[in-house]
Amino acid sequence: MATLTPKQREILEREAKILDVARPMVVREGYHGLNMDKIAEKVSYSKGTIYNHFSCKEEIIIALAVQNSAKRVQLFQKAAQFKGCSRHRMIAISAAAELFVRNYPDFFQFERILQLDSVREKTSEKRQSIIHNCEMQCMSIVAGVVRDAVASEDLELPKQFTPEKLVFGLWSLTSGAYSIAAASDALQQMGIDDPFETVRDHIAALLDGFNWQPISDQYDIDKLLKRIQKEVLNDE
Amino acid sequence: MATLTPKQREILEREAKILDVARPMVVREGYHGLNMDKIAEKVSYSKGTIYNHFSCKEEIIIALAVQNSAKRVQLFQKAAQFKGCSRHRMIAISAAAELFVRNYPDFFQFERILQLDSVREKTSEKRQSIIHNCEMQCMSIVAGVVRDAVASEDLELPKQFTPEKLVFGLWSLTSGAYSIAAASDALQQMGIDDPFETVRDHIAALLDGFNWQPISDQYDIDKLLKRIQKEVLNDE
DNA sequence: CTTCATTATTGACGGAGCGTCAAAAAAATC
DNA sequence: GATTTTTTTGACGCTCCGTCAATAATGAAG
Repeated sequence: MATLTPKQREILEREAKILDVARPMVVREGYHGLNMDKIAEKVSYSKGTIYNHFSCKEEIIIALAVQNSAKRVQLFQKAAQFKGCSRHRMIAISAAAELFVRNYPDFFQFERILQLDSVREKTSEKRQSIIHNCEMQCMSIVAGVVRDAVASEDLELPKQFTPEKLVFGLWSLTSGAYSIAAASDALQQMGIDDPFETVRDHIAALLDGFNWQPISDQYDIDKLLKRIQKEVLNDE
Repeated sequence: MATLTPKQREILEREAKILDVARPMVVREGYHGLNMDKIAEKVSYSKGTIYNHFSCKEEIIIALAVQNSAKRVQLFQKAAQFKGCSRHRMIAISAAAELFVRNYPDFFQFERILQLDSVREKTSEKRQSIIHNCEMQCMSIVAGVVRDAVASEDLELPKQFTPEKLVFGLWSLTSGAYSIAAASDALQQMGIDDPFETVRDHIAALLDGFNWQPISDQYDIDKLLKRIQKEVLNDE
């Protein structure tokens, strides 16, 4: 169980190689650019062998998404360990989310493709649940910080308003913004040259709206972000 | 120019018929479920005739989106005419946006498909710009209300923060939320049974965060929404 | 080392579905 | 009624997915 036979090694390496070849195809040419015959040609194995690894084209796309999905959890976990008050930890997680979008833009392209029912339908439950679990882990890290904030009385949520609802709002805001930013042309036209900065401002406003202490004018956001960068996200 | 020949009438009617047949195919079976041969069979015209109307499959999808895109502008325009303070007009527009999502969920499915570069690439500039213009009109209606708010001193934006940036935030929040809600399964799991209500709460929080007067605890949201419903959105 | 069984690889093939285009039909013009 | 123009048709070519019988490689046993 411990070590692998040469054959097993070869299979693992080949799987990685297939994905390495497929990734730029999808990134550069989108869903229709991913071509099973071309992959087979590029990795110098037959099409049948590719199908031994992935049951269909769509399965390759979700496998590419899986490759990145754990990274976000890892970044969120590190960010949540930031030493500071609850709000500052929340900011740290936002910074992690921004970093993830900047460093792994491919992931969101894969996700957009997988949003189509007719694509996702063809993918395996197994990989679907890996991605789903990563997402849920991220959400629950954020929810944890929100609960800490409530516990420490930095934040008082309205009646009936659960921490999960706040997470949903933050998640919507950021994912919506990054999705619009990717489509892009509209933003230029509106004079928004740094969407990331604007998202940060909106997160601050949203948290202020819930009166999550300390309010945004009570700390120096630039200094805070530098500290976050240095203390929990330095090696990215 | 004024009236149409019988032939021209027939062509227009046929175009509508094609879209009528295509719509449920896309809605029910997604991008892959749209099949040119099936359409031809269902409308009882040959495939070649379909291609006289639409240069490709993707063009049909964008035409379906175009069918709905003007409706949102219309709803936004009506909502912006709500008699009240700037913040209440903003709420009216949010209500219009919510109504649009509820009544025209298809539109967002088409939009998700068209977000894929490999799909949008194949569509005509003409239809792309129709949709783009509608979106821009909506944005500028919202921006107008924001500017009114600034002019009437209900709202003071931070330095460097343009009305367009606020629009971007609201747009991100709502489109992100509705997109997540459509994917759905995650929300149930988080105990969010009414995403629309949660979005409303977040919009309120965001506007509060910018200190847009009157703050949310200074008015009765339920009464306000009823008035909006009655006065500008009644016939929907 | 040889034989046999098991597993892995191959690529020709079937089939689905998009988009085309030469021929046929219909409409318009003279 | 003849001729030109426009419209319609559906068989066809093409691309690309996914399969599977045949072949090759690997491993086990004698």
